[in-house]
Amino acid sequence: MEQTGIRLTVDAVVFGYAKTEGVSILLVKRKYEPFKNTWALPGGFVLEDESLEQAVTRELKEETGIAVNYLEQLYTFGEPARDPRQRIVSVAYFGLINSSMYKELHAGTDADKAEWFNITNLPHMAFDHTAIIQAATARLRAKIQYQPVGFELLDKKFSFADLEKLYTALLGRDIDRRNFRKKILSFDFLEKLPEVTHPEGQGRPSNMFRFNKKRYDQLTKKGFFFEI
Amino acid sequence: MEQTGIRLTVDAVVFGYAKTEGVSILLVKRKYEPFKNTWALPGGFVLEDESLEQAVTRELKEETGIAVNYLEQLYTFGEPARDPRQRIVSVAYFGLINSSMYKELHAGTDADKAEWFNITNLPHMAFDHTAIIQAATARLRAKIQYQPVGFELLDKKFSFADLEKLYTALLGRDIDRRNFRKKILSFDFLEKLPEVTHPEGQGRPSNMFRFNKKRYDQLTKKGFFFEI
DNA sequence: TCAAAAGTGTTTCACTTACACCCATGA
DNA sequence: TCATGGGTGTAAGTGAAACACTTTTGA
Repeated sequence: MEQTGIRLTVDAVVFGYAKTEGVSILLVKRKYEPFKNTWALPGGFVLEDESLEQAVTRELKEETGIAVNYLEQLYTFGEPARDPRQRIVSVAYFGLINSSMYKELHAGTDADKAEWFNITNLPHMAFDHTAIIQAATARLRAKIQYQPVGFELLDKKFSFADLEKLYTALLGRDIDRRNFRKKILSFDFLEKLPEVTHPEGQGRPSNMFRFNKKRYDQLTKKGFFFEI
Repeated sequence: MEQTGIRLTVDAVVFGYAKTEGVSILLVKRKYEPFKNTWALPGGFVLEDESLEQAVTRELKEETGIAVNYLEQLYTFGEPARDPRQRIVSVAYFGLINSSMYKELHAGTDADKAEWFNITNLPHMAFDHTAIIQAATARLRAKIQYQPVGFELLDKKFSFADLEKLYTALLGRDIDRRNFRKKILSFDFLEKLPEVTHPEGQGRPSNMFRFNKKRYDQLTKKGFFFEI
């Protein structure tokens, strides 16, 4: 009936997005055994006086320098053999950061330790982290269809083209531009920014929009249900 | 950086259903401090060589004598202050048992230790178990709309009236009998049992049906998506 | 024969889907 | 003026919702 050696960790699957590079996940290279020098999810042991969320946030900061702007619990992985040395149970979290922070890491100093990997091109990974990432990716794909999480991945100001590309990348299928715009606008939680357009390369400039979270929260309280 | 005293438990929110009594949750009365003699979710410490699922199953058997026929992980609760004595992180599970097993417990011998409580009439509970139950109830309500979990709560053979009552109870709103039947039958995973009807009290006997899980699994593989 | 519960179809409406051309800009 | 990408409306089809009477049994 006794329990002695189970130790508790948290791991974070943080998604980032850039137009040019698509959807990526933040990984760190392990410095210690087991799996020394193998890529792994950022994470670590939970301290005795901090909450699980605090632990994830702290570890992310320590290991990658990044602060997410969305975080939710994903799943707890606890198979006895998932760590070859000792019994470790890990509470996995699911995080999103917006496009501008994504860029910051790329310009950061820890680039040899933490790196972004496109979700279609992940390295071999430590522990059961491949399975954790699969679970997180499935969650993201599901979530984007019924919660406005996409906006967390974009910059504050974005064009419909940006949004459309993101959804195309996440859903893995094409979207009808007209229907998509019609639907999103009908929700009435996007603000069209006045006269702010955005030339880029070539072509007609696009209107910029902003996600109005307050408006969204009001709507959900009234029973509104977002769905792509 | 050290972690010493965090201990890991599992807790189970098991739902049962009976036509007469509605949706209930299985609780046990605690024998020891803290919260001695207070109602709590069945659960306990995870042993070092067992998986989390095994731990829940074992604890349920030990404390209530019951075996669930559906079990999934719900959420991990880990606020530092959730246990007044020590740091305990608990992985909560969500379980369903069918109507016949529900009756068994009522006829069992452990009735003073384990008991069913209607979800609309729960006692004061130990730890943060009220919050865990809230999360589980929300999950059940959501889940029943896009996964055929309702059948786990009913007997193997059931009538459309049973199914309809269950959904009415879970969703908390009335259902149009014709539309409901039309929709469920259109999924084509219910077997109409030959000539088996079921008089009860008064009124026209009803056809009995059975959930064909194999058929359902086939359909989901083909991309079918259940939705009420 | 009456009360109680089960079984059954059709119409309306809303939402989703499909689809092609013009507009604004930089090169 | 051309190439590039942004912006826009309508028609057809599909699925959801609303709705009331008949059937079968026990009392």
